[in-house]
Amino acid sequence: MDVKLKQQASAITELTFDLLRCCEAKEKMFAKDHGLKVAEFRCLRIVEAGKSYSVQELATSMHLSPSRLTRIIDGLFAEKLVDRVQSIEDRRFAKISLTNKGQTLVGKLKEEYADLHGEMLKDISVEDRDKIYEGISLMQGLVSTWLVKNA
Amino acid sequence: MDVKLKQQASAITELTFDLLRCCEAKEKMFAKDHGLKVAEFRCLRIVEAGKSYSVQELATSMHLSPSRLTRIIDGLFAEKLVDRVQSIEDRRFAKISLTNKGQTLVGKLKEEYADLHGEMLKDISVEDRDKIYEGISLMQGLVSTWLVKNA
DNA sequence: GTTTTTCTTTGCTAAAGGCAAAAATAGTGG
DNA sequence: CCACTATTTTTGCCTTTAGCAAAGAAAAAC
Repeated sequence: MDVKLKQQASAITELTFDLLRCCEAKEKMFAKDHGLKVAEFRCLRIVEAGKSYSVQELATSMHLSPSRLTRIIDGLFAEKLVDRVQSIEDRRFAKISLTNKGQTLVGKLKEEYADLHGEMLKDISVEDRDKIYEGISLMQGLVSTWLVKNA
Repeated sequence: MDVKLKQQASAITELTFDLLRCCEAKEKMFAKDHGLKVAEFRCLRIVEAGKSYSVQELATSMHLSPSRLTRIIDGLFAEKLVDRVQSIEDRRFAKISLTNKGQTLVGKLKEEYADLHGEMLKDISVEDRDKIYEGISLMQGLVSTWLVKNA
């Protein structure tokens, strides 16, 4: 039993837990301020302009079930933010892509969400920002890998 | 406009977003494996053995509404994991504390949740673990402060 | 001693999310 | 070509998560 590992794991567990709560609150506020449901914001956040996605792709990258995605897309479609067309090659597939309205909104969303983080980061040093990047990057990689193995 | 800041903010925004999704999936799996609802796990995770808490305290530290907490506590109470007694000094207050059964469970939960993170962290260097700690710690502080200011 | 304030709970509603079955399409073996 | 299987999405139904507003209950203030 590696004592040092146990200590570090405990500390990181605790911190990650707190960070999660805070970031969820942050996302909720941001989505609400932009008239979106949290799930809609999360979905829009990952679709890139010009690309098209299947329901499954979106479900996988959001860690949600396909049925849940259908509903989220229903909402975005109703607001004319995304298009949903049957794939011609394989008509079982849906091709979800941003409408012009959607592209405009997503552009604004990404810009402003980054600005929000810029606001948080502006008073610390470039080095500390790099430390944040590096730390979170490492952690993200680990959790992501762990999930693939244990899902 | 600080270009470097904008770049860093963008990168951190993206990473944090991904980390969040992964950690949520991780929490959900862990809670399920232990026969708990996610909200219950999150609540148990923050109550310490021997201490007692008001509904408000718990709501605040979980970033949830008091009414939501009442329901979560209802569930934990039904499973005899927490006690709920009226405060004698001020009978408006509830005093929520862990039962013996609750203490045992929480002990096990914290242990195993830390172990899960230990599992993820075991193959990287002590230095990288420190980088994770430092990065997440910095970020958590920033988001937390930002929330207080903007809530 | 009534009014105001504070803390918790209750009723109601919305949002988030999954499972299982259905619908639609594609592929495959005879 | 036809039946059967596999894949993708959707639908119906249910649970979980969450907040708001009003009600209850107790303390504090006037």
